[in-house]
Amino acid sequence: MPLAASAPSLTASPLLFFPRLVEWQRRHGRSGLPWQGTRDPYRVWLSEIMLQQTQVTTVLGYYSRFLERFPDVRTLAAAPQEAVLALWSGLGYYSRARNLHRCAQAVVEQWGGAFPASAEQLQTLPGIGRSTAAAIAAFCFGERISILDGNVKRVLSRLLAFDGDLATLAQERRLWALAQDLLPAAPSHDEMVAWTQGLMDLGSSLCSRSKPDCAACPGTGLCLASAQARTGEFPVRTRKLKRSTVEWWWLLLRRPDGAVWLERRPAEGIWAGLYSLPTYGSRAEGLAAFGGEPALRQEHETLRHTLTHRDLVLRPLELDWSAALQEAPGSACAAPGLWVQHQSDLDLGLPAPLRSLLERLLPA
DNA sequence: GACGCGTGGCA
DNA sequence: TTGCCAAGCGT
Repeated sequence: MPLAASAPSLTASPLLFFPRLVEWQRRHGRSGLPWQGTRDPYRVWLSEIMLQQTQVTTVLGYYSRFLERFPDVRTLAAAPQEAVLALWSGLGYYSRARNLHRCAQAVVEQWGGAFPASAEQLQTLPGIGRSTAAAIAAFCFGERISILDGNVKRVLSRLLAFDGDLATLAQERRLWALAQDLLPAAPSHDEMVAWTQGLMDLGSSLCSRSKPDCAACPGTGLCLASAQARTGEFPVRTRKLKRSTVEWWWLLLRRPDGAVWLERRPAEGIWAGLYSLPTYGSRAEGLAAFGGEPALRQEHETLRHTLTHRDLVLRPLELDWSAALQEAPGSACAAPGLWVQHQSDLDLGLPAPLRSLLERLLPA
């Protein structure tokens, strides 16, 4: 490598990173993932949405099943939202699934069933933000445009010793502009694919958060943070997560045949649109809704479930449901719902802890 | 601009 | 245990 490793310049040297990373990706990057090796915008889009804030190993279990059920954008657009949520169940961030569904309908109705071919147009669609639009445009259309996800923020902030606070939008925009500046004037489609994939591959392997392997990195000699032994200082991000605890009482209404009543959650908030158990903020409130203490059959073990910003304490109360009272609890809950009797009835959008609970309680 | 939104992995 | 983070977006 004819490279001056001693005094990397802020202006010229970073441009050498592009060919280095492209070459590294082709030799050492990930290949063979189910969504790689295609330029079909539908498949790339689906993978990008699933991979938002979600690790590759988690997505692997969902992607193929989803494609099998919804092989193209028209099939997805024509499906009921519930069917989409059912296949998304357990993947989290369910607004992604709702927006995915809306996006498919927009592609069919506004674009004749073909995804638009530029990042600018892609970004107008529901659930497709700046980074996802760039990823689809780069992978599928070879557009000269940069992504900026968590991996890229780490890689580039180290490469450039960028010390702006990425908790602020202004600094994020600065880094985005720098990312765009790293691109050559006229990259080929194949180069844009390798570069985009390479940024993510590098960030998820060598350029890891805690122990980056700088010796093996294609940025050796270019990376300012590495040269200054300051990789631990980047990226800078001051935002702190504050998490609060919420206590929910879950009612397990049991029919004599063992079936359990589920109701659909509201369209906004936690687990929006998913099926769950009737939920109350206190024990007394929950019991009062369905016959009080006499109906109480069992207090189940308390469950704890952590969301991004909430620690949920879930207290399931099992109540006898007397069919003599009403045909379905829905009228009492003022919510649409259904009875589930067997594990095979759980082909529904369910929160992860509830699926786990029901799989223990219901017979196969 | 800051916060709400799931789940699982890891140090 | 606890906190942080992962192919972010919408509001």
